[in-house]
Amino acid sequence: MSNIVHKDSSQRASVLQHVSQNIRRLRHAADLSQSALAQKSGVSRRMLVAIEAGEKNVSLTTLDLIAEALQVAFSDLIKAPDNRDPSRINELAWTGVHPGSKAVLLASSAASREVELWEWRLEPGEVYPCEPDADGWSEQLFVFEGCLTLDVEGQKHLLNSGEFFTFASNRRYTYRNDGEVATRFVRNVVI
Amino acid sequence: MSNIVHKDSSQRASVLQHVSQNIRRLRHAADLSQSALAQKSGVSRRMLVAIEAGEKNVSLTTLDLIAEALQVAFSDLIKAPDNRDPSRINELAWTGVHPGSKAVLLASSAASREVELWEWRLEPGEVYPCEPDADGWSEQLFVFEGCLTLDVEGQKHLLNSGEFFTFASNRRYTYRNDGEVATRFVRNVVI
DNA sequence: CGAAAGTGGGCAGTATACTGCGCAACCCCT
DNA sequence: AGGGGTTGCGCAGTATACTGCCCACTTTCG
Repeated sequence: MSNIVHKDSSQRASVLQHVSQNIRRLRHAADLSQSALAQKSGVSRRMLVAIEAGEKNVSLTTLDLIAEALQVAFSDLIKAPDNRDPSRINELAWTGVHPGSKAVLLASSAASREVELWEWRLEPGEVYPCEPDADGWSEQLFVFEGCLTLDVEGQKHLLNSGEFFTFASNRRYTYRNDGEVATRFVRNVVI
Repeated sequence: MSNIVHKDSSQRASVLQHVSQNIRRLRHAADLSQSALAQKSGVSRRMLVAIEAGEKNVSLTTLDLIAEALQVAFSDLIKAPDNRDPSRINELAWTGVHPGSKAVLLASSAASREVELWEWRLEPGEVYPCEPDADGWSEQLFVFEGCLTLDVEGQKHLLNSGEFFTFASNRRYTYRNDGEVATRFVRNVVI
């Protein structure tokens, strides 16, 4: 008689809950049949059926084969469907009793690892060229003094005091102060 | 004789490359021995050894058990290890050719889910009392105009323009403008 | 010097992930 | 009717994830 305690498959990890739906959804989005995905990924169709039915505890390599065949990131297969409300952005979340008192949500990111808050100051004429970050990184800028010229791969964005901008930083970009007074801004680096 | 084609375990998915390092790093960060993590997670120590050695193709449930025991998000286990330097805080990361041009890293958080960037403005006399957030949430404040009085469970912090503060927001706290001009600040909400 | 804690790995046994095959059910065509 | 595409599932077989138990090695501590 065995005294091995086995995991209860009836209470699967929440991660698994989403995998089956994600794969099916992405497979349909790629306009692939189970057979086609099986051939493309190297995973047997029989296994795909089981996975989409939520019957099997997939391994990382198998899931990664599927991710590659679907041409999506691994994390896309395991993450919960995004139910955040994007409409809150730029909402006037709060106003105080004194007119002028307010709180505004500028940006909201689904971050996975890290947030960095930076204070920057650029004297007139100053230029700072940035190398591209790795995929997944993004930046949120808020200018509170002067004027910032942001150049993302040739695309220029002029940010005046009080203005805000967010962009994916896996491209070559440049900060520049074309104004005549110092530019000061807050820089949020996020992944 | 079998005609089954098996996956070549020598060219593991890139996802697997990081799992072992991540688990080991996070286990040490949680100050847990292999035995302790084994007991806490329900995964055998023998398996943890194999995983940390990169010898096994982990299943999702097993990985999720480990993630729960380490109290981190599942995706944290499969992402590329973080090679950023935590000692960079408050370092003058960059100075430009014009004196005064500078970039300073104010804060860096290991975030697991979400970041929100807020712009706030408080007129003189304005008060905003906040309910405690759930455990794990923290805030980063940067005042760029006026003066902010932050009260965290009776502990008061006076933040002048250009000053910065970070705190865990799972306690009762209050924003107040005790000055005579409007207070404006950026608020980073992070988990 | 020993004791205790942490780690790495061999080994046998069990559960299961994964495979190919074959069949049934259901479309949508002509 | 009948053929081609898609899907769900039962079955047998193989590979392997995962287990518990063992021992060996190292480090730390008294």
